[in-house]
Amino acid sequence: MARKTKEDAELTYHALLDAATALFIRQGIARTTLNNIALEAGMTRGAIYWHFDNKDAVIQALWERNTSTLHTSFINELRNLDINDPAGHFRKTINNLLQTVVDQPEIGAVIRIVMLSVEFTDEQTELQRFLNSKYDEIDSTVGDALTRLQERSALLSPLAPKLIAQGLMSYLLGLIHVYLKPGQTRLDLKKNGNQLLDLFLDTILAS
Amino acid sequence: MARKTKEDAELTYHALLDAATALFIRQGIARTTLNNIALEAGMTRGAIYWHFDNKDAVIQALWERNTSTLHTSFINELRNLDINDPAGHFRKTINNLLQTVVDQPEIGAVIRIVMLSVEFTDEQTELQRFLNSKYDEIDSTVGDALTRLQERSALLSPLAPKLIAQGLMSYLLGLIHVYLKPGQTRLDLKKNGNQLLDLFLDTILAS
DNA sequence: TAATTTACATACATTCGTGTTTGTATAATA
DNA sequence: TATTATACAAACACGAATGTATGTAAATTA
Repeated sequence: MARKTKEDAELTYHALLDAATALFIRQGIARTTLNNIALEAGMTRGAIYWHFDNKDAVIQALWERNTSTLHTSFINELRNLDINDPAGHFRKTINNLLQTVVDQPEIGAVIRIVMLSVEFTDEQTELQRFLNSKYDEIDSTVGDALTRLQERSALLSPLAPKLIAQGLMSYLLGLIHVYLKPGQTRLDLKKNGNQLLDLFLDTILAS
Repeated sequence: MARKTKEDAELTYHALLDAATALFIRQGIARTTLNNIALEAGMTRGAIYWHFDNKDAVIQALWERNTSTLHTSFINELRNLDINDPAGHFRKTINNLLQTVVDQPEIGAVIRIVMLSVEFTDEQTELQRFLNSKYDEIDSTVGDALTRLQERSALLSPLAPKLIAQGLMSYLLGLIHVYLKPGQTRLDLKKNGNQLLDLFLDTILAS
C-alpha cells in the first residue's frame, strides 16, 4: 500500500501498542498472537515487525510507554521523602500510585501484563531480566524508605522494614492483580482502593 | 512396550502430574509442552493423552489432586467458626492456610499455577470457569465469615466485611504470588509469613 | 487358556505461529 | 526531479505443538 508520513507511522506504533494492551488483558499474553495484535490495529504483521523485534519487544515497549514515567517518579518520591513529614509523604506516595493505576487504565493494564509476563524464569529471557530489575528497583526503594522511617521512629510495626516492604508490595500487586482480572466486578478499587490500602498502612505508619 | 499393572498406571499418572507441576513452575505454563511433561516423567505423549484430554485437563487434575482437600477443609472451617472465639478461629484458619501453602510446596505450587492459568477470561474455557468458581467460593465464604464476625462486633475495622475480604484475599494471593516467583529469595514466607499476615489481621480483628 | 482390554509408544496429519524475504507506493531528501 | 529511504503488505519457509490413529505387549478376565 501507501507509505505513511512520519506522524502516521507513529500513530500506527501507538495503535499497535494499544491493540496489544487490549488483547493481552482480554485473552492473556500467551493466547495473543502477533497477527491478532496487527489485525486489532487494522494492520498486518508486517507493521509489527517493522516497529518491534518480537512479542517480548512489544511488551517492553509497552512498559516504556505506559509505566516508565510512573516508575521513575514513584522511585524519586520515595528517595526524597519530605523531611518534615516522611511518614505522611510515604503514605501519600503509595496512595497516589494506586490511584494512578486505577484512574489511568492503560497504566494499570500494563502493570498487570508485566506481572503476568514474569511467569517463568528458567533460562531468563531478556525481557524477564529487564522486568525483574525494575521490580527489584521498586522493592529495594520501598525497603530503603521504610528503613529511614524506622530510623526516625515513624514506624509502628516492630517488624524489619525490608520485610514490611515485601508485605506492602505483595498487597499492592495482589490488589492490582485481582482488580484487573477480566470479568471481575466485586472489587472496586476506584472507590475503595485507598481505604483498603490505609487498612494496611495504618498498621505500619502513624496516622 | 509392555503394559503396566493398574498400580503402575497410577504411578505414571502421578508421575505425569508431578512432572507437570515442576515444569509449570520452572518454565511457566505456556512454555511447557505436553511433550516436555511426558519426557520429564520418562514417558511419551501417548501416556498423557491416555490419562488426560489435554493440557487444561492436566491442570484441573492437578487442582483436584493437590488442593481440593485444602480447599474444602478451608471453606468448612470458615463456615463453622468456633462459636466461642470466632475471631481467633478465623485468624487461625487463615494462618493455617498460608502455613500449609508454605510447608507443602506441591500445594503452593499448584495454587500459583492456578493463579496464573486464570490469566485470560474472554471466551472462557472450561478450565477458566472451573477455577473461577473455586475462587468465587473462597471469596464469598471469607466474606460471609467476616460478615458474621461483624455481627458479633468482632471486627475492628468499620469497612464493609465484603470489602475487607477482597483486601485479605488480594493480600494472600499477592504474598503467594511473590513468594513463589521462581528465582525469588528475599521473601521468606516460611519464617515471616504469619507475621506478615498478622500485620493485616491485627487491623481487622481483635487480638 | 483364549479373548479382550489396558496402558501406553509410535507414526501421521494438520494447524498455527513465527521469522524472514520480497515487493511497492509514497514520503523525504538532495 | 531523480533518488533513496520508509512504512508497511504479502508471500514464503519452517518448526513446533497438537490431536488422532494405529500398533502392541502384557495384564486382566471369562
